[in-house]
Amino acid sequence: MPKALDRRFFARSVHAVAPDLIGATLLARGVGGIIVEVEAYHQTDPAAHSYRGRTPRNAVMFGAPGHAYVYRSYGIHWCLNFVCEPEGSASAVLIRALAPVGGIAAMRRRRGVEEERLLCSGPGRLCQALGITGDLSGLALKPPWFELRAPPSAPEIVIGPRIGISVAVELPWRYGLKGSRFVSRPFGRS
DNA sequence: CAGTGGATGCTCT
DNA sequence: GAGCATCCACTGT
Repeated sequence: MPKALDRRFFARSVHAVAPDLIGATLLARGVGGIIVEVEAYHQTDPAAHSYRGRTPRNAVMFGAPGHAYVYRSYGIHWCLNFVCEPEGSASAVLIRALAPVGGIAAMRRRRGVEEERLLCSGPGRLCQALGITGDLSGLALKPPWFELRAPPSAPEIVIGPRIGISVAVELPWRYGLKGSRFVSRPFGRS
């Protein structure tokens, strides 16, 4: 696999990129942490926003890999995805949880909670903690908006079904860092 | 703990 | 008008 988290890293199958993101560090303007939970969404997958074709909302998914796709969830929250695969394949990885590392004071201020455990454990929470909104959708996953660092070593990965969807619920396309207390919900026994 | 329901706004049919 | 890739508060054990 490509070592640097550059455009070539993202121009692969979501099923290759998703597990490779576990253990990587994500920072948004200096605030962020270690990615401990993600989910893969493929264009042929009924749960993917791009499944029914291109619309104004999902247009970024149809663009170049290595860019952020940010959408509003339930009218309240924002969710961050990384666009993957060759351009036009409209597939992405949803970033679901981080272990906080940098800018924890800013996270606490934005989230309005003290407990470190609750700062970035969930797709809506981590966007609030990192100050990510729809304004960042379509931007490249590189400075000055984002910084990504590869994991220092290959972490142990756990796999399970995705969360919060009503179709394709059986597909095991959720990936987590084994033993992390920062995942949004527990994985099954491993 | 588990389960339920409300908030809230936008997208697509 | 329906349905969300969510979170939080509140209920009842």
